[in-house]
Amino acid sequence: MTRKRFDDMGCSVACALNEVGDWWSLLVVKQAMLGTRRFVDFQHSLGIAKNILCNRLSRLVDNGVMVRVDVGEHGKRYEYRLTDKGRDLFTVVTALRQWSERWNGEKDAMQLVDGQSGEPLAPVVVQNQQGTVLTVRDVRFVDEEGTPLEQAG
Amino acid sequence: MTRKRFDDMGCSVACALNEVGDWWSLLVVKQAMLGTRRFVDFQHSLGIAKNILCNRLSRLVDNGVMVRVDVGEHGKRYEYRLTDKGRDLFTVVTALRQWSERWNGEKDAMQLVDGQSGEPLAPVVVQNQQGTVLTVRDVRFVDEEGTPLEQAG
DNA sequence: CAGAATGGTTGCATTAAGAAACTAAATAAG
DNA sequence: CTTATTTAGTTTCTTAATGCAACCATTCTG
Repeated sequence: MTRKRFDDMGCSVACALNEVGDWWSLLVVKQAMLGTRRFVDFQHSLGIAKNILCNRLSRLVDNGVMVRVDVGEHGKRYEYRLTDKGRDLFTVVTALRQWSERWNGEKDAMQLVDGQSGEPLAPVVVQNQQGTVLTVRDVRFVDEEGTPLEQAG
Repeated sequence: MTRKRFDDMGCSVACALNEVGDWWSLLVVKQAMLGTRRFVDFQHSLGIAKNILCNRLSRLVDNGVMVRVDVGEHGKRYEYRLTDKGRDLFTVVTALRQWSERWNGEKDAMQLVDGQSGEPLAPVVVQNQQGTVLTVRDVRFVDEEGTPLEQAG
């Protein structure tokens, strides 16, 4: 009676959620994007229990989202760093952050700005090849032959 | 010893995950974007237990992501539909889908295309106001006064 | 009226999460 | 060299979440 597996549902979204779909994983990734690298720093900044953090970091490493680097420095022996795959979650985390700010208000003292200009970022959007912004009503879901499925509501 | 609450951490991402950060919620939303509206259809297409589906739908309705509509038709009495807030998760779901396809390969028989042209969508990206694509290394995290925090790795 | 479909609820077993205590290795202080 | 401290865990115990199956009340279908 183990938890349902999402990686064999024939769905990319389910497959993604199988890796980072729990309560903590994306928060760990977000914190890593803020620059956090060490175990204790994740623990204190997130307020996560040590055994859970341990488990989440192991899973993220197993899934190639983070790497565990041995640094023989001071009392800190390991660092957890994002891989390219992990850094590529920036879009997901940013979309999630903006969604929350739009619908739940600004709960965050922190703001994300362009490193060059210092200006706020543009909203993350779905676009077609020409750069036109698309909503869920503007897209079709088709199978490999191009046959359309039912439409969104 | 209840589950940690994420809505009072002073973090927008945590706040978002408090609403849709469990294993099932985003999959229900994704399925709704595919056109699924009825309880049994969610149940069969996702392979989710009825009590869990019941709980997730209630939570999504409570959080304003979906609405429960009474339709006195055939044996189907209710429909669950996305609200504007729910439809706005399209960006998140699409980013997650594309991330999974990039790093885990195409596990999905289904494809997302522009409803007009039938072409595949552009990758979801983070941009600045001018439309320049930004990675996590190109942004800064600042507090309300504009003071920068540590940088990402 | 009988049976099926819909949208649930309840009970039980298993797994995950959270808090606190404990451990082991490396470092720092004295 | 010895002791304390920091780091990165593991273990134990309690509570919450998940999954399965059975059950239930309406509403349709035959």
